[in-house]
Amino acid sequence: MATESVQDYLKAVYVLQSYGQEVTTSRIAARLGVAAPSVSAMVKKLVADGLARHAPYREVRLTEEGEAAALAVVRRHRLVESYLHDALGLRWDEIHDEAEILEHSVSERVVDAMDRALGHPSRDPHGDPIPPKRGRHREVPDEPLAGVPIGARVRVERVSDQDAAVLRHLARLRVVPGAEVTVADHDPFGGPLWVRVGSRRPALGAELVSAIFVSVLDR
Amino acid sequence: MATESVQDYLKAVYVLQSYGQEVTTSRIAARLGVAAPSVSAMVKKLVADGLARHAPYREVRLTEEGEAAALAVVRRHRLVESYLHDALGLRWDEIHDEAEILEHSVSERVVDAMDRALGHPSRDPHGDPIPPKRGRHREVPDEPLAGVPIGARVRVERVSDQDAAVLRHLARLRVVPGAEVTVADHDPFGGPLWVRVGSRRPALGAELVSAIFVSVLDR
DNA sequence: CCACCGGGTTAGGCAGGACTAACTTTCGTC
DNA sequence: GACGAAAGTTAGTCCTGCCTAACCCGGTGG
Repeated sequence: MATESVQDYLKAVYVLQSYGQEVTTSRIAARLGVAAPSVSAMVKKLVADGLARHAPYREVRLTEEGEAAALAVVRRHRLVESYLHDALGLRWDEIHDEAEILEHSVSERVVDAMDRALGHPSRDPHGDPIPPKRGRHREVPDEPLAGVPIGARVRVERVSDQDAAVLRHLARLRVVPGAEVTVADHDPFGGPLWVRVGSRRPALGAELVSAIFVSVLDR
Repeated sequence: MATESVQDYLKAVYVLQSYGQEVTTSRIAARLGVAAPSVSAMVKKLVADGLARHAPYREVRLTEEGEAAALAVVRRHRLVESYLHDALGLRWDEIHDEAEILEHSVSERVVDAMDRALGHPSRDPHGDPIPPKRGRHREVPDEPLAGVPIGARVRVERVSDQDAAVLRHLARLRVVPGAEVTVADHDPFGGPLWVRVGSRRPALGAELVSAIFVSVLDR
């Protein structure tokens, strides 16, 4: 099977492209915390192995095979996160980093056992959908909270798991997947977004807002 | 922390020395499936890092620090095995290979959660004792089945987890940790050892016998 | 006491994956 | 349409951990 590094790159490309972003060398580098030339070299390797397509100075795209491999990694990641949270009781801000490592070590046998133990969950604790073992995977239809007009009522669908401190803060504010939130106001010049969650009325800074993806219920 | 490779070598040295064997380059090499010069190089590194002591052409010994690191790996390995078996329902011949990989990936947090979930087990499914998180670790007092005199009644304490096929076979024969077995006879010239287990009277070939460690109840 | 054999070690290489420094392409701006 | 900054790539190193080939100890047998 692919090395851990290859799996990391495939997953990074997949996730970036699923956010609808142009997948560039520098974005991959930023996400993985490596230098840009490392990415150039690895992309060359992915292309040689039939996992990606790439014209120099252009964006990177996965082949069918590359996407399948990436989805397998994503499935392991999200199932492991779910298992650590639901079965082993880890906090939701702890599980991403653990899963980042375990996703490379758990065998299909173990992942399947976790999947069974959890009753085949369809979303992980951050709201990200878990790719099925077989069959087509669909990311959930959602949009950035930042783009929602004032006054709209939304449901939190997903929260980015990239930053543990952000997750801890959002959990305290009860802004978690499934929560219903009303956008009350948006201060100008990079000021906070005011929302209503139950009886609370927290202010969300730009960093928090950009981590939240919602579906609009009512505007 | 130490690399995976370093952990593998530490564990190999620890296990060999706990079997009371002289820990030589070639034995380490055989256990890890690497060439002898790779071991020479790594031993040099372990010595430089204060994890082992070694005079050229002599045996390898762990320092206090090396042994502590080895025990941490062994603890992870045996707890993961226990968890995979008892909580996730994997068969006892499957868990060793899985744990061999996962022992390098599970964090202390995850291991502690598994330990808690299992109620702090003291032995893994093969009968090997699980080193405590703190405090002195003792291997169980046992002896090779091969050395037991005919007529003795013994309890199976541990079964080597190195060979999955051996484990499958022993499980079928009900020769598992905790089982009480009477040594009935031993055919000469490498012939089988005949034992009684409950109402069965299986013959154990040399490869099976060498995997079994027992305590003598009565001779 | 010396030769030999097997195991241990040194030397030299290679692959994977990262880095920095230096060069090239692209693209927006004037 | 030329220029310069930002982004991407190439070139050259390094580190880890493995390998094979060749050399060297050290204990046993004659």
